[in-house]
Amino acid sequence: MEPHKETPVVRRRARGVQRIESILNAAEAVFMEMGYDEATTNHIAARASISPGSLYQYFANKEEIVQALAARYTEELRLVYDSVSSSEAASLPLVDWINQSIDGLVMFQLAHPALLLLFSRNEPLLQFSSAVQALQEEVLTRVEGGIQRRAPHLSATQRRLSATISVHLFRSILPLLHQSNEAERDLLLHELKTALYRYLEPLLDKNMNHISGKTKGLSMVE
Amino acid sequence: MEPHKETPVVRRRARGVQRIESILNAAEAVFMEMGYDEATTNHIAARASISPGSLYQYFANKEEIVQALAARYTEELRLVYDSVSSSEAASLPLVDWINQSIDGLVMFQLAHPALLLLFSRNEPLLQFSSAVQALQEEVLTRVEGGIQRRAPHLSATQRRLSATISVHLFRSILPLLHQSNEAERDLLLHELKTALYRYLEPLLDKNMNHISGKTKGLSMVE
DNA sequence: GAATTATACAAGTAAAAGCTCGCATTGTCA
DNA sequence: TGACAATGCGAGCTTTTACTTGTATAATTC
Repeated sequence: MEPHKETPVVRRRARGVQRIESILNAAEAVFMEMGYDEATTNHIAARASISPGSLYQYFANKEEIVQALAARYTEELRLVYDSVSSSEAASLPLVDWINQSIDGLVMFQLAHPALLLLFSRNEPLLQFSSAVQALQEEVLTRVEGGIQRRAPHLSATQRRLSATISVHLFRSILPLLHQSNEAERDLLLHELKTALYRYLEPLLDKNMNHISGKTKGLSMVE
Repeated sequence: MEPHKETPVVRRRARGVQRIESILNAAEAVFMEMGYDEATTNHIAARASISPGSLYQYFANKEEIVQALAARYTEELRLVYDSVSSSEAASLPLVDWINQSIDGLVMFQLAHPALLLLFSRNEPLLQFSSAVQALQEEVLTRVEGGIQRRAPHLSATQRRLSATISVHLFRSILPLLHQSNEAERDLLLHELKTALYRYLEPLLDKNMNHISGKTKGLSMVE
């Protein structure tokens, strides 16, 4: 993956590649300690035990660091996604699908607290950086796929809507996980799974026949 | 009791009170245009058509402006809260309670886009400012109260858990509303209400669920 | 070995943004 | 009216921070 710019091609040496990794690690640590805005490039450089000048040899600006970090996350998260949308996962009952997906994603999140920052940076009128946007879109698409496999009769609109609600519900709980001890975390996660199940279950094919009885008064908005 | 010099009592004049309001209005506008970090105090002052110096006569720093804004929101939101947790609302069927609450809160949010900013500023390890924290806590408590009325058998833990999930689900959808047109908004809101209903309905004490408004003197609670 | 390129540094720059200061004006009260 | 407090201003101070620059060293290629 070389930068395709008209500027001189930089042929990284082993040390350079290593440096990039260590900068990203430092950035991850500093971001999750101080947040994106408070994290200065000098802080990141210091954490990586290099000079500011060295940092700027590998990244043109602060934004590029976030981009690279998001790209790295995207790559690592693909493993989790694959387990969620694999052919085996596709045939799992909804309960188990939810269970495995949430557990996998939560484990990843707990291991990479800075991921939350990238996800939840929503400055109005300021569009997300492209890599982060791609990350968000990918999660949504995967969930949509899982829903489609289990409820193929749904319209594309409804599918996307359901995936959107599900993803946002999940994401909204993430910040709480970091402020909780293990017991509270387990409670929260169980409740999150319950909410997701109750929301998604009525969408499933086999249940389409009797949901009207269960949710009869639900024509709340037309 | 001798008067202390170190506590400068400022007796605001009518003009001053007006200025404070106009500064808050300006801050609200600027915040929702550029986000909290990009919004400079000079921007806010300019928007309010006053000098930076004048701004700093009323607010010691940028943070205090946010505090005051949050306080103002808290006050205005209390009206919405009251309609949600009033005695009439308490006897409403769950569907209608959800409907009214969401509609009320969403209407407020759409009228005050900057509220979202205060809500969703989650810098890790950096605790929210006290006024914003109070705002969040108040919403949670009101929802908790509504749940308790409808499901008095729930444990305090479960009640708080359910309220937490509900509030976070609601909040996670708010940012989407501002990027949507009216049709998409309606779809989203309907879906949000559906999710909330499906999640909360199983918690209900079924006896209370079918109370039809006019039953007076029948109190199974308290 | 020579030329070239990548790596490394740290002092330094420029601009931005929060905030201050001195001073002038307006309003209030005795 | 005179004293005092509140209001108002805007140039500019201070600090911060993203980023640069000049130079020196290590690695790769010929």
